[in-house]
Order: sequence, then C-alpha cells, then structure tokens
Amino acid sequence: MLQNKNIILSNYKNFIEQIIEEDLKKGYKRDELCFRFPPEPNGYLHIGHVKAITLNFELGKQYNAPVNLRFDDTNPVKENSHFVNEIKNNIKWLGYKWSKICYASDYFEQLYKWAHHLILNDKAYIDSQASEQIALQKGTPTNPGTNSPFRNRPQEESTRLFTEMRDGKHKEGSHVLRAKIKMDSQNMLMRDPVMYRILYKDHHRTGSNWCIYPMYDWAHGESDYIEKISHSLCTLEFKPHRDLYEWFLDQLPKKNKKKPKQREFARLNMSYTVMSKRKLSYLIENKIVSSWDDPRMPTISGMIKRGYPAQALINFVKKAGIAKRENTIDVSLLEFFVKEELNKTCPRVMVVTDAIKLIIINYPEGKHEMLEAINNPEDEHQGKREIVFSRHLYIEREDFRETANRKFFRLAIGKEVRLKNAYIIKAEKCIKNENGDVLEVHCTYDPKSKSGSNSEESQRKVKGTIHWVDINSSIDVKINEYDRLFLKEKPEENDDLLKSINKDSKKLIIGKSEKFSLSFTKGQKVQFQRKGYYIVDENQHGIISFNKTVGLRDGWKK
RNA sequence: UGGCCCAUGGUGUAACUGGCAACACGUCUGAUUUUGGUUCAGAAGAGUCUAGGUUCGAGCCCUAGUGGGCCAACCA
Repeated sequence: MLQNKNIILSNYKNFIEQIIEEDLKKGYKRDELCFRFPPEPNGYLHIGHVKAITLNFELGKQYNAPVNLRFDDTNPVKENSHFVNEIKNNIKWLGYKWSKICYASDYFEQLYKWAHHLILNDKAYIDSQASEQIALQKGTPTNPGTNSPFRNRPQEESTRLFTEMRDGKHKEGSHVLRAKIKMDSQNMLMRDPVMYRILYKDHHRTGSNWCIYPMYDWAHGESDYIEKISHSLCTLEFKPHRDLYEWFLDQLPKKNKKKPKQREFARLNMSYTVMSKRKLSYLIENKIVSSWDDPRMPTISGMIKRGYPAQALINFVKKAGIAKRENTIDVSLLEFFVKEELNKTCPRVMVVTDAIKLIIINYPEGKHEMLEAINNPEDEHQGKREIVFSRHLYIEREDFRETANRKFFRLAIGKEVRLKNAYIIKAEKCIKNENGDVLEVHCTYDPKSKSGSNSEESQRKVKGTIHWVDINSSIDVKINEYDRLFLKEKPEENDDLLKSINKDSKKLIIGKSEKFSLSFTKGQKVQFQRKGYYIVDENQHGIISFNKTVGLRDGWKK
C-alpha cells in the first residue's frame, strides 16, 4: 500500500503541543486533558474553522482526551438552531466525533448565581447609564477611562436591580451588570467590562426563560471551567481577552479545580478568498453567490458541494500548521491536497465540453463496436467498462488545429493522434462555416492500432492522446464550471469587494458524455479525463449535472 | 503620547531549546506514460527585517529601531 508521504508528519510539536507537554511534565495528568470547539451558531463554518476543529480533535486523539462541541450561544439576536444543525453536520462530515455536546445556555443559571456572588464580593455592579455614556467613559487605548457614577452603588442595590432585571422589570438598555476591575487599565477589556445586558429576545434553546444574557467574556471561561477544559484554544485576536478570562475565573467561589488555560494561535487566511462572516454574507446579499453553500464559498457546506473531500481539508490544515504569525496560504496548496485525494479515488470518464464533430471516413457507416476502458488506472479494483465507437464522434474543439507548431501534440491536418482507448487517427481535412469556425474534422483511422489488441500497431506511439465520445450514444450533461471568486490575491485588503470579484466564476455549459455518467449518483466524484475533477450535483430522470471541483494540472505551455 | 503579539526561500511551516537553515506547495529540467494527469529522478531559489550586544559560535539569548497585526460592540 502506498502511504501518502505528506501525511507522515514528522514528530515535531507545534507550540500548543509544546505547552501541553510542558504542563504534563509539571504535574498535569493525562486524564485531566480536555479540549473543546466552541462555535457561535450564527453562521456557517468555513475552512478557517476546519483549522480549529482539526487542532482540537486531533489533540483529543493524540492524548486520548475528550473534545466537547460547545455552542457559544449567548446572543439570541444572531443565533438559531438551523446553524446548530449545520455545524453538527459539518463536523460529522469531517469525520470527527465529539465527546459531549454542550451549550453555553446550559450554564445560564450557574452563571447567574456566580454573577450574584461577584456582586456580593464587590466585584460587580449595576450600571444604569446609556451604552453611549459607558462607551465614552471607557477612554481610548492611550487615555485612561473614568469611573461610572454607579461604580460604588451599594451591593444590596445592585443585587436587587440585578434580580429585577432577570425578572423582566426593566427595559432593554436601562441597566447592565459590569465587572468592577480597573478603569485605567492598559487593557481596554479590563475597564469594567459588561457582564450582562437586558435582551427581550427568545433564545433558540431557552425560549423566553431569560431576558438577561451573559456576554462572551463572562460566559466563555466559566463554561470551560464547568466542563473542565484544560486547554482553551482560540485565535489571536482573543489574546487581550486572556487577562479578563483569568480574572473572572479567579473571582469564582473556590473549588478544588484547575483553571483552564487560554492559548491563542493565528487564524487561517487563504489567497483569493474572504473569510469574515460579514464579507461572506455580503456576497450572498448582493447575489454574487447563491447561498452559504454555493460551491464557490469557502464554507464547509460550499466545499462539500464543490466536491472537496474531507480528508483533503484535514490534510491541508494540518500541513498549514499552527503558529502565531499572520499568514496567507496559497489556495493552490488546498487544491493540491484535493487533487491528491481525488486522483486516488475517482473513476475516469470521457466528457467533451466544447464539441466538434469528427468523422472517420474509412469507418463503415452504421457500424459500431464496443471498446474497453479502464475506470481508474490508480486503482484496478474499480474495474473496466465498455464504450461505444463508431464513424461519428465528438472531440474537444481545442484539440484540433488546422496547422500545428511543434508544441501542439494534438490533432492537426496530416498529423496523427490516438483516440483514448481506441484507434490512432489522422486528420485529412476540415469543414468550416462562413465565419471560419471548424464544424467537422474528417479523418482516417488505422484499424490495426486498436487499443488493447496485441498487434504491433496497437503499441505504436504517437505524441498525443485525446478524449472523445460517440455521437449517437452520448448523453448531454450539465456542467457548472467554477473558477475562483476573486481576481485579487488578497481581496480582504480591498474594502470595495465588488472590484475584485471575478465575474466569470460560474459558467453553465452542456457537455457530451459517454453513458458511463448515467451510473453516477449524487455526490459521486469523478475525473473528466484530461479536464479535471467533477462531482455529481444532481442525477434525476436521466438529467445529470456536475459541479467542477478543480482542474487537472496543465503542463502545456502555449 | 499606550499596551500586547509577530517577523525564516514566492507561500506556509520546521530547525531536537546556541553548533555550517529543513519539509511541503509552487517553479524549472529529465525519464516514464494510450490523460500535456499520475509516478520517478534531479535542479534553482532564503543566509533568517535592520543595527548593536553576549558567546569560541546566534535564526534561536539581550537592547534599540523598523515593519505588520490586535485592543476603545450592551458581538463572539
């Protein structure tokens, strides 16, 4: 069995693994390790999330530790159960199994009690100012903030107000619960951050039970603590939150539990791609793509429809590695892993995407014969199939030229080429319309050169081999040809996204395919020989449509 | 006028904690090939942002500078 040498990862440890190893040496027990993947169910997962998913779940495998899937659902305004389901399905599709499924909303009651505990300990207070006012008092990174006039509100009063807030006795925006930390901290997040706000909004799980909701910082570390997460991994922009994360943990009633450790790694960026939720939804709103699962989207759902194999995504993010520096990985690396996976597994099929007629003038009219074709030269278990050959065929328009230079290996007048799995032919003449477009090519074939026969002629080498289909037995197939969505390598840099959009990223064409395509069911990934990889998008009532996954490497220098 | 993080071939990640910079993608040769695919063999390409310092020795340590990122949502 050939092992993929790219997957044999060397035994170096990334900096997260090094931290874990270090902790293990310092007394952390292996069975105390626990990880989590904590998405907010407010949108679709994308390739960036695959990095976080793979990081956590592979760590779980490596250390035989549990990995929880936890929905960070503290903002009912944006979240819903549709996203929850989509996220679950995406993770399953990647092949990972979570140990527990959790929701921050499961902890609302506990969080609420702990919040009272903070108030009692003079670590939190109810602020009754407008949000604009609070923002103003925050100061700036270079100027300290100022204390709220409510900062020294008596504990009893804060306790009463907080209880009333929870009981629905106050309007949205009238009060918030704030942590009492330090208004002149260098870290903006430590300037008395908001812990709770009033929101009269139904929650996808708790319904109308609550009208106050905890903020991220107050909920996240505490959720980690409750689930006994040992290492809480997130992306770099959360680095400044670490101080707060630890401060909150320190305020909890003492228990004999270890504090989870937040550590940050760089998010994944990809060339010719945007990743932010805002920009992705912009593409949808402006009808540049059809939806979150449009095959051109970098979402997992999009990539599924595009035909990217799960293993390719995982190999890709593993190879991209875990580090702390800003990066933009070339999409070609992703495409490499996609092609690598597909090459091993896909059956080959001959499909002509831009057809011209080829007439074999010395092949009898009305006759046809069956030829044999290997389904996948990389995997003999996929067997063989039969294809129809006759006098009237289709070939690819770009595979014929009247005259050819030395670099053109394909069909030209007076030149020979092999028809894949069939005979060697020689072009004699072509017929054109008044515009000069080639309508049909007339050629002769060499009957002794038939593929697979043992004659010397069948072994004859010619420079080129082209694909073809028999006109009479061919079927029409719909093909969505996809190209990259952006022309610019770093579309994120341009605020005007529209300017960098590739207007031709999707083209619908009708191709001519051998009958083999009829046997493919939805989701089947195939290679159109000499063209690229495609996935069956639909196959109903004999109407079959494909999405292009990625093209084959093209070594031809024109 | 602030704080924190980062800086290695075109891209991404390494360099066993100081010992003549490696791997993958990409690029370029050549071989094989009934896919200009795959496979195989090989090559070019960085002297590690800059300037100092410590050291027999620095990509790794120290100092300063430069460049980039993040931080002022009742978002996560």
